[in-house]
Amino acid sequence: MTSLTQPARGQHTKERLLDAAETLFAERGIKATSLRQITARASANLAAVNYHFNSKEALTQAVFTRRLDPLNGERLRLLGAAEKASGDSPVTLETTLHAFLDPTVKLWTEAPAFMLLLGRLEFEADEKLHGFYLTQFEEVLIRFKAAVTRALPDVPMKDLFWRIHFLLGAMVHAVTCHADLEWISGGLCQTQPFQEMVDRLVAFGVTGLRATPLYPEGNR
Amino acid sequence: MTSLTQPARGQHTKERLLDAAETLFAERGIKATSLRQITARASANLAAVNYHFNSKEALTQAVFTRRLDPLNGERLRLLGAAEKASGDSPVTLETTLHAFLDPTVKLWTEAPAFMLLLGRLEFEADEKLHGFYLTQFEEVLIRFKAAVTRALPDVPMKDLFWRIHFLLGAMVHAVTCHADLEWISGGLCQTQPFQEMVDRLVAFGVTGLRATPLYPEGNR
DNA sequence: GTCTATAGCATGATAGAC
DNA sequence: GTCTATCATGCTATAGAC
Repeated sequence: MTSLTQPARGQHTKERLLDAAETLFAERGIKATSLRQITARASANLAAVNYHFNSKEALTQAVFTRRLDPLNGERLRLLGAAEKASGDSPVTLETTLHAFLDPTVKLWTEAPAFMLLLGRLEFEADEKLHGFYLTQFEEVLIRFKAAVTRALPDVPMKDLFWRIHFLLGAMVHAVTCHADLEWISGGLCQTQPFQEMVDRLVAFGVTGLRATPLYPEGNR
Repeated sequence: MTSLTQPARGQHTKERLLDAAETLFAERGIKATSLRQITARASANLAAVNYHFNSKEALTQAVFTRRLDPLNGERLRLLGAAEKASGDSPVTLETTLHAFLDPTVKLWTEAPAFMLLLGRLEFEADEKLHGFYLTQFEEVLIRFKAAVTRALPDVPMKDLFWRIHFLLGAMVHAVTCHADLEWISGGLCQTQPFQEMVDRLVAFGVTGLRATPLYPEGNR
């Protein structure tokens, strides 16, 4: 098994370019990374990017699909399995959150640079890339939306969306800003190993999602 | 009162440059914004940036201090007033969170572009700017850390830090990614006016921070 | 204080030899 | 598939007229 974040000698140039681009995009941003930096890190020639991908934009999209396809596939597979196992009764909120988070943690362990890049994407992406990114999550959104709604039938949809939005923010922030946590806590909290963070995230999310609605009508 | 986000004729060139830089930095990132774009938007000459600020880097720092000084000053003032008012008993968690969030919302209303920029900063900043940014929050961190600890004496520090970290993530995400919320909710949730979002954020935060500790020992 | 003009450099992309 | 060489463009920063 070769490393997923650092270029290795044996890999094909195309793979090495993807690895190098992923790492550099995560470290310094997409626009701020030049093709020269990418090809240098991949031990490839400057012209290789345009030979293998035609453009920097196409390389960027390839960096994302390579990881997002398996990630979202696994999320849907886990949720589907849980739904099958629970029969007519709804899947619990904890199981649903884990179906979403566990594949994330797996990817996080295997390719930490990519998770960082995902966190950055909201700001890095131009209109085109952002649209492409949203379509990658379309099915996941529909399926998990339905599952959470079924797990929490008494919480109005509007409250749920707000809370899910906050929870996603907590997740993204946790992934991208470990350094800040360590700074804030004066070193007391560590983000390695990941499992503790995930446990805490799930607990935080379950508590937040389960709270009684803020406005009685639920649709202020 | 002139607009705080769009260049106006009457303002001095230096102010117009700050306004233009703030807006463009928020929209497309610091590194991705050129001096040509800034001076064009400010209706100023390309050389004006280097005349008034010496460099793009100094202009960037000025964009931040202009907003952060009053913001953090007001946060400290509100917390100090609440502590004075409550005498020997600790300030409640709600009051503490509001002392932090209310000035944020005020700034958000007056200069939405800057809040967006703040959310981006984690990824935009190089080592130098990031260090500068952290020092701007040093006193706020100390004071609010102490206030939250006093408000929740039974929650272990470690749990508190984790939860505050998650809550900060929810805040930043809420500020920066309205479009995503509207997309996820299919238009059901709107981030305007801000007050509803703040109410929900505080409720979400209070619930999350108050939860019983995840690990009995509190220091797994 | 504001302008034009330009130096000096890095970028994305391509042409064409091997 | 990989290389060198190069083009056109855009960048920050500066010099010097007004």
